[in-house]
Amino acid sequence: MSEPIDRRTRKRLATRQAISNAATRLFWERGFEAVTVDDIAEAADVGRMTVFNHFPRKEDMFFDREEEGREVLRSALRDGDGATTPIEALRQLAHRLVAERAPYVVFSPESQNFVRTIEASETLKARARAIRDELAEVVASALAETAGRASGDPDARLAAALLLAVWSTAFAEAHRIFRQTGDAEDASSALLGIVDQGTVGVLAAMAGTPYC
Amino acid sequence: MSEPIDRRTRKRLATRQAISNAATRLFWERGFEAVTVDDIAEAADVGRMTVFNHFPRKEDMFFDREEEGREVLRSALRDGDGATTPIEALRQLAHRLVAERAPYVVFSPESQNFVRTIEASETLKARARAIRDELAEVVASALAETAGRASGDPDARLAAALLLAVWSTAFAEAHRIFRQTGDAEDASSALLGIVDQGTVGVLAAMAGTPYC
DNA sequence: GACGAACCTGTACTCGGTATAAAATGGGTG
DNA sequence: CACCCATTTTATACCGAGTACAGGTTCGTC
Repeated sequence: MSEPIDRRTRKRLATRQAISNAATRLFWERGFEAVTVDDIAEAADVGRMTVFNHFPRKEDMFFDREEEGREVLRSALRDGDGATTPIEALRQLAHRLVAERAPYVVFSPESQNFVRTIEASETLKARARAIRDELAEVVASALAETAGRASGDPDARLAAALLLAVWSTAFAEAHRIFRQTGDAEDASSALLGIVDQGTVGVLAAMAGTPYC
Repeated sequence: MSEPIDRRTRKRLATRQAISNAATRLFWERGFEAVTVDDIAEAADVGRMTVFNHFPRKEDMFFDREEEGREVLRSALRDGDGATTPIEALRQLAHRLVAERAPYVVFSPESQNFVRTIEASETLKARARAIRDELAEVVASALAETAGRASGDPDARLAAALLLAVWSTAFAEAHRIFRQTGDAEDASSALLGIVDQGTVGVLAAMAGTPYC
């Protein structure tokens, strides 16, 4: 939103961007494990320590934009119109994201390479699992808050865990289909089909709670 | 089952056991991260390379017995009597494990320390998440097989992901309760309550498939 | 007893990540 | 401009997990 005013932050962000760009390019070319932090530092023309200044872990250069995903989920639950349940709101969010061809739910050669790079690296798979758990925590908190329950509410935790399991299965299956058929439409409809199917289950599990 | 006959395997297993014992003791005393592989090697009175011969990763000394968990799930699904659905069989398995006070579902100071050690280490949490996904894969395969479907069946994958989400939430919540109240009965009943509640949802999601 | 395989071990290396302190850089003030 | 202070960058040195490799020991077998 607000343009960075002083030159200091501008330079800092430029350095960060240079590192991110170099890392992305190298990961794309050689895969994650075959690139060392020294390679990235040299490609970005900065010192090794500077890399770790901006990205505490090597994986953070790959999974930038985590915060965006968190915010999408939070706002979808926060801006519910009150007429629909939060679980239904998340189902509709999935449909909206696919309709808008949002990143992460779009199927293209680039997304395919993204997924393949993750699957080729234990480190990246581990980080992806951790992010999934973090998102479940975000959803659980948001659910509990909108329902006026305490933040550690077990029902909210169960609903969130089920929802993330559904989404993650849907993404995986959709990418599997895209890899085999190359048809983005098939992949999208498979994704939404699994989300819808799973949502039915989540609603059933939450019967009698404020979440459905 | 079969006694190790030759001296060679006996010695190999003894070495492995010595390493495992030393590691377990040190992890218990200092936590996972504060113990180095050199510490373990010295405590077990073996060379450093010998440790890596028996346990490729440091985490493998902590999470021994993975295969047991896999086998419990497999046999519960394999030995279904045909009268109950596989999902119901897994629900009953949870009740049976709690009734039998099986390891991993028993609540005691030891299990509490086990969980606390995991939660204090990012490495162990990452491995725990990976194991959860491996178990989901095992359940998905077993489900598809008993239903006579192809091994990559999306319905089976969704059911397995939901089931593991339920179990993992149930374990976490039960341990949370046990930590607060110290009452193993409370924890056990919370665990089974969440499993039962979640199973309702999984069955609803699987309506119309061979899995319910 | 001799041979070959399996096991144990030391050395040396790579790589991710941390600690620390020193240099460079930019903003603000007199 | 000169000065000072905070931020950023950087080099050096270090730690610990994991790998490659090669020499040495122990055991089963012929």
